[in-house]
Amino acid sequence: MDAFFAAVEQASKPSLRGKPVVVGGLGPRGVVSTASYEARRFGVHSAMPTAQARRLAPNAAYLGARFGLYRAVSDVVMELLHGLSPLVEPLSLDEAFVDLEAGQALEGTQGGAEGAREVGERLRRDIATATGLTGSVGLAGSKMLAKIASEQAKPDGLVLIPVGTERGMLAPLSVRTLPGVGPATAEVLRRAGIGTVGEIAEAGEDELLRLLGRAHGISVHAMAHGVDDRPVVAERDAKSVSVEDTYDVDLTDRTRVRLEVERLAGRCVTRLRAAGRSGRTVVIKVRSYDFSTLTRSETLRGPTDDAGVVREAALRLLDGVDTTAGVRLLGVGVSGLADFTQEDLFAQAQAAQGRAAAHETGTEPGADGPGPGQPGPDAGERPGAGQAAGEAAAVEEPGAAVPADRRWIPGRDVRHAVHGRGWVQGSGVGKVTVRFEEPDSAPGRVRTFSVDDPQLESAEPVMLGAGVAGPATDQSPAPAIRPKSRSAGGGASPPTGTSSP
DNA sequence: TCTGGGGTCCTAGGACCC
DNA sequence: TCTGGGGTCCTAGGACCC
Repeated sequence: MDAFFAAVEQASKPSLRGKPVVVGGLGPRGVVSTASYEARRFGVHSAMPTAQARRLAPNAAYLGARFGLYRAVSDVVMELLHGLSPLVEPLSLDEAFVDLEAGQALEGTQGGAEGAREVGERLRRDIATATGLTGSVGLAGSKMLAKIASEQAKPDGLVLIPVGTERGMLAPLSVRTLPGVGPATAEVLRRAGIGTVGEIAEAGEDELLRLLGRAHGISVHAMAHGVDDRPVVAERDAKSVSVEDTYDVDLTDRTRVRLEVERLAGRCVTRLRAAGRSGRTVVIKVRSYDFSTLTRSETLRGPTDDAGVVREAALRLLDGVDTTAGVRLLGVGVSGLADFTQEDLFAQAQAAQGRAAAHETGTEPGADGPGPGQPGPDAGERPGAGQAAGEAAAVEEPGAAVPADRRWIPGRDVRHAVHGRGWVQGSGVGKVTVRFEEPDSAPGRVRTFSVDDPQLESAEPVMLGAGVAGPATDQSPAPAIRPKSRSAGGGASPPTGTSSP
C-alpha cells in the first residue's frame, strides 16, 4: 500500500486530500511513521524526528496513528490477497508476499508474464474499489526481486521483472537496494570498494564471507546474483512479545523507574495472554540519557503468562542496572514463547500422579480431575493467573489524571452532541479544535471547545468504504488471533508478488 | 525540541555435559 | 598427571526491517 497510514488518514478526512500529512509520534521525542507523498516533497520521511519534520513542513497536518483503523483496512486488503492464493505472507499491515503459483489466480489467464501482469492489475483495481486507496505490485520469480520491483512500482504502479533479466537489472543498483543491506553493511562494503550490486556479484563469495560473516555473506552473495529461493511462508507464530516506552523527559527517580517497569510488565503480559501464549525468558531494556542501550534477561524454569511472575523477574533484572544518570526508554519483553504454562505442566503432573495413585488402589482412571488434553474446571482461565500479588493494583499514573478518552490527540475521532462527527485538529491551553467531517462528506469546518466540554466525546473510527470499523479502537487494539491450522508452508516459490508500502 | 515501537535473525563467549 | 572436542543452553549486543 502506498504511504499507507497517511493515505488512510487522507481518505478519512476530506480536508486533508492533496495536502501534506504526517502520521507518527507527536510528543517531543516522536518520530515520523508515514509521510504522505505531498509531505515527502518537503523532505519528510519515515523515522525522521517529528520535530525535524515540523521544521521542514510546518504547514503539514501532524496526526497520531490510529492502528485499529489501519488494521481493519489491512484485513480487507489481505482478504483480497487470499483470493489469489492460500500462500500469503504478511510483512506488516501494509505489505505481503503472495505465491501465485500456489493459487488459482493464474488459471484462465494467458499464462507467463502477461498472465501475472493481468492478475496484478486486477488486484490493484480491486484494492482501489474496496478501500479507495492505491497499492503497488511487484511481480518476479522470487521474494527479493518482487520486493525490489514493488519499490520501483510505487506509488500506484506495477513492475514486472521478466525471467532472465534479473542480473542486468540488479547490476547498476546501489547495494542498499538488497534487503538486509543497511547502513552498517553498506559501509563495510564501501570500504572494500563495493558500491553496486554488480560489484558484489563480481567480488566472489569468499570475500563477502570475510567481510560480512557467514550467514550474511552467503545471503548477500546469492541475492546479488539474483538468487533467492526462500519460500513464501503463511502465518508464522510470533517468537517474542515486548512493549516499550520512551519518556518525554528522562526518568531519574528510582521509585518511578521501578513503577514504570511494573506497568510495562503488566502491558506485556496483557498482550501475551491476548495472543494465547506464554513465555520463558523475561527481558528488560534500558536506554539511557545518552542513547546507550542495554538489555538484561532471565530464563525461568518454565513458560508463564502470570503478570506477577513477569513483573518480579523484570524488577530483579532492574536491580542490576544503574539508572541514576537518567533513562529515556524502558522496555519489558517475553521470549521463548509456548502455548502452555509451567502451571499447566504442574497441573498435568498432578493429574498424572492422581491417575497412578488411583490405578494402584483399583479406582477407575480419570475418575477425579481432568487428564492432560481434557478441559478442566479452569478451561480458558489458567490456574493461578491473575492471583499474583499486585495484579489488580491499578497503580496511579503519576501526574496524569486525564483518562485516555479525554486526551485530545490530533487525528482522533470525536462526536459532538450538536455538530456530529469530526476529528481533533489540535488542543492546548484548555481548548480543543475539531474539524467536523467524515469520509464521505465535503471538507468540514473547524470549531473550538473547552477540553472538558461535556457535549464532546471520543468516537470509533469510521471504516473506509462503509460502516464503523468494528471493535478495533485505538484504546483497545484488536487482539491477535492465533491461527488454528498452519499451512504446509513452502515448496516451490516462484513466481511471487508483493504489494509494497 | 535528535533519534518510536514492534519485531526477526545472527554472532560470540561462557557454562555445562558427555 | 597442564588439558580434546562436540553439542546445547543462556546471555548480551547489534544489524536490519516496517
